[in-house]
Amino acid sequence: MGRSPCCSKEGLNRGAWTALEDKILTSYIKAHGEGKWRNLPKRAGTQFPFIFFPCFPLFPLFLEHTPSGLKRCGKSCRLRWLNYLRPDIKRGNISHDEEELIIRLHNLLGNRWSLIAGRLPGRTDNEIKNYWNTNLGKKARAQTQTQSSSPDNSGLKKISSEPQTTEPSNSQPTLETKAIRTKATRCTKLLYPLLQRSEEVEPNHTLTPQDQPELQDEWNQNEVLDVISRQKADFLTFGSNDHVQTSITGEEQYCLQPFEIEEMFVDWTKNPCPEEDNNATLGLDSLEFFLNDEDWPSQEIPCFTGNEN
DNA sequence: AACAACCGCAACCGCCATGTG
DNA sequence: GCACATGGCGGTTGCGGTTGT
Repeated sequence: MGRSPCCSKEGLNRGAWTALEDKILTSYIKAHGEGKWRNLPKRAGTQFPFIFFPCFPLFPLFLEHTPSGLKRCGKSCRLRWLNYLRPDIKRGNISHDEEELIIRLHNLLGNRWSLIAGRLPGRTDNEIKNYWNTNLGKKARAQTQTQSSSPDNSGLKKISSEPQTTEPSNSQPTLETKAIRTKATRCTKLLYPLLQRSEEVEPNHTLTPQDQPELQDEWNQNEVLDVISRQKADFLTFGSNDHVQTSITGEEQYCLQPFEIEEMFVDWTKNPCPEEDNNATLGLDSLEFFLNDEDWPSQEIPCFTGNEN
């Protein structure tokens, strides 16, 4: 038995929204708040005349689009509100800084547009997705092509699961380059966020949630990813519970930020090998593409699996 | 001027995760 | 534990505007 559709499509308007529909939806949400999208169209339409025409509530009946209920699917209403009508939305004119941040976050997160949008106030996931598809995606592809044709190609996109057959061309350490894979869980859950000011805590002191329970919710996943994407963190530390801690020193704050990770690459030419107990401290320069599925080799490779159950 | 090709973006669709009874 | 409702997300579509021929 299949799922029932989100709503019946019969008799509903489709395509571009009219100004009147926008008004109905906006005024309803301003009066009643967001949510309950499924029932919103019916309720919004029936209240419309009293909102806009308190002295002559039957006037809208003479309009071309008689609002006997907002004739839109609830999902469509939600999308229209979130992507277009919300008052705090910025539209167009994506700045150079925003563009750079999008590129960095996309390297880090892949096509997780809502996560990326969460780091750009006033921008919607749809706008960023469109912007990427029409502008940045082309740039990124062109850049990748020029990089792949360049002999000086450093970075994890080069990491190969094939055995290395050539000798290192210089006197760099000859640790074998390999990728590691943590136990794969989606990177959507924060284990126990902690935040400390530098004057309040010794650097490298490992905090526990019990140390400062009132600060547990101060940071969220997006902020952690932002810190990493801007390379503000000094290093990451593998813990023994399938999470990574970022430590940020310098500037005015120091924090430990454990969070779950999905999977990552590590270039071991730039890092010490993990201890047997699966603890390792990693330089950020080796983690540029972690969480990016596209860079994950298709072939089976030696994996570091974090904490096995 | 007319048409085709291209482009940007709003909107739609289907799937998945989560909440609820 | 199950079924269903709902919200959220990312991929895709198609319309309307712009540019090229």
